Amino acid sequence: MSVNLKELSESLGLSQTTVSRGLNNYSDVSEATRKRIKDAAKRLNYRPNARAKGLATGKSRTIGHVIPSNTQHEMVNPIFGDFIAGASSVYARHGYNMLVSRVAQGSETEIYNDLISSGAVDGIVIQGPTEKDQRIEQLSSMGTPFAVHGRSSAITKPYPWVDVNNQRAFERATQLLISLGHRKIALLNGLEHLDFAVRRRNGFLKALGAQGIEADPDMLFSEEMTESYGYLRTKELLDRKDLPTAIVTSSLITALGVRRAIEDSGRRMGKDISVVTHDDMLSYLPNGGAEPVFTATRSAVSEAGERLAEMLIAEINGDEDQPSEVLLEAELVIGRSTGASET
Amino acid sequence: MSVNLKELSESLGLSQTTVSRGLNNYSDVSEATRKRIKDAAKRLNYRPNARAKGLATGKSRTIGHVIPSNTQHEMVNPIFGDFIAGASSVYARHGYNMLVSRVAQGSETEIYNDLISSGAVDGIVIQGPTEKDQRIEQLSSMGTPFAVHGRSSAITKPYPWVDVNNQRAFERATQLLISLGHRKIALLNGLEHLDFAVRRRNGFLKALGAQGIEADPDMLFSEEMTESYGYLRTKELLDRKDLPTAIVTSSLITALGVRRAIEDSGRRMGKDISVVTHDDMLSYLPNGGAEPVFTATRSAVSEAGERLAEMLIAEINGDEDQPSEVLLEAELVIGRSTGASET
DNA sequence: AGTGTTTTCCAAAGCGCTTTGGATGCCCAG
DNA sequence: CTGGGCATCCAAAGCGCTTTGGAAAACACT
Repeated sequence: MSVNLKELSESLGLSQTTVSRGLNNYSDVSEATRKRIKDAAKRLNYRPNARAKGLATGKSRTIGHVIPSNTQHEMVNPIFGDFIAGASSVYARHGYNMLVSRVAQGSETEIYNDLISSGAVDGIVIQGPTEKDQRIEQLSSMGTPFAVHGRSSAITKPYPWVDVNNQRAFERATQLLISLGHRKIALLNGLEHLDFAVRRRNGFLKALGAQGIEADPDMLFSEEMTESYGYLRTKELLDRKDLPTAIVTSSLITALGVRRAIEDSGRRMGKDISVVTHDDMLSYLPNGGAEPVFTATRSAVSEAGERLAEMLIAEINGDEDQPSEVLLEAELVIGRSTGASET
Repeated sequence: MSVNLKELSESLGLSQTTVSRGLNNYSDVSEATRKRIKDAAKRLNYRPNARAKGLATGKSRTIGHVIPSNTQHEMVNPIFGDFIAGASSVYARHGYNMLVSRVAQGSETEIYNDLISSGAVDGIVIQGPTEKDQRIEQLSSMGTPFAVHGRSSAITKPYPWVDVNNQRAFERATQLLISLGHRKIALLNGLEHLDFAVRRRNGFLKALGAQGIEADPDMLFSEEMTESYGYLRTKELLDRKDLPTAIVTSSLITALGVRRAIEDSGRRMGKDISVVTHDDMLSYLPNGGAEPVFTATRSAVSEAGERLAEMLIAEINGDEDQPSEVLLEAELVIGRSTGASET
């Protein structure tokens, strides 16, 4: 089926050394024999054994991802798939593999230690950092290459990350609503132990504060970003005597629930109630076209995955001149879900 | 930071052999020294090098998944995350890792060959099989352990799989609509080069045929299961003079689009137009409660992931008595999206 | 012809584990 | 006292690759 180096070299009448160096493009093997070697390798379907290669080189050419799973609801973040897909295509291009683990919340320390000490991975991607994420400090101190999708506000030492400018995005989104005359604006945020949610909230509050508008604490929510979250909270909001005229939400999935509740109540989104959502540009939830359904702060999570992968690989290879902090700006696209406040 | 076997054995004054056998619970090391060994291993943070271990044993304790990605739209199947999460928790329990690759459609052969010949994985999971999926034949002939999420109708030789009874599910869904008086029923199916979509369609047509109802070919669609697919097709359907009174759709995400179009048109879902959808029970799209929003054929994709992982691991370990074919039945749950036909 | 350089190749060691095939010591039956 | 059986340990080989440190041949220049 497939041969190993020994067999390959024997069939060529060459030493394993020469064959190995030939395949790895060392200069001390002549072009003629290199060609012979590569031809034979292809013909005999030679695939170097990854484990043996790894043992010899000390590298695994594998990046570890740990699935951020909220054990409370067994939730899988819907952005996971697109993020992974983005990262994965970069890995493939560079000849890296991706190792995915899932672990109960709390025993993360254990698994990072495992993955690294056992040499299973050359680097690690951290997703869903909290405000003061211990994993970042842990990996820093271990000296392992890693990169974070998002940031951890309370950590001052520099570390490599790729993030969306969440604060600015939500500030702009809120500014837009204010400029349309909205004053009572609700926020359906993600879980605020996660750093990105805190930043979004800060942006939201900053925009309100700048106009001297006081945020109503009863209109600020922080939950897992499901569709039903959007629905239930909106439904409840709309039942109030003092209801909001606009809603800002953290995910398109939640926004779908918001929309559902608005229409259930007989109101029209974009007329009676305005909605701005963040849009991660998930492949199965397109919100595009000339006039998107939702006005949104838009930033592709797959791009974040790509950038992060590039960054981490550069770090592993010791490329010093690569940037180690990337802040992506979300664009604010106007759709049909926003309109002037009628009050 | 962490020691290797040699250092560990030296610090104990024992041979590597004994330490290794002690850690792996061989009977030829006394209980007393076994305890000494394990204590020391913990104290010194010994982590066996995965690559070296793999080289010696010939196993990698890793399962390969290949992301099913439609390069046409760079689509990532939304069920991917939950499926992976289900499988991953089983892997963790058995000490396996999961290797995820993404590859351009067409070069799958290449990557399977690579993953297996290089010894990177002990087994492989195939997702999104087509009607006659070459990958199944390829892996069968290579003698590598593998399991399929779904089935490939045109392949007659037995192979291990976990699937939902898609035909039966859609047959029952359609029967329900018929029994409610619906006769003009549209089907928004997934891409029909995928086997599951074919089965769903067959179930749909079978139910209609059993009642002597002729399916209108203009009401059968087959596309990538996005939200906008549901929206656009439904919108178009509702603009017809001869519009359907019910819609069956393949994904909750698509169903959200269907709902949006129905309400955009001023109609009410469950009253003017009935909808039944398949529900993979994605964690971020709950459709539950006492009275779910959507009437649905429900089957958790995360469970499929778990079952598949169990099956594959059993296969790798040579457990002959494990079932190698699992057919999950979807339950039909009644929600608020269906009602009697008014015509 | 002799010396120094290049070019091209290779034997052997080593990566960190497991496993084979004993070796050693001890106990008990004959 | 002797030999067999058992429990416990270990030296060394091997997994399939890379890399070190030459060696041999070819070539260039005095």
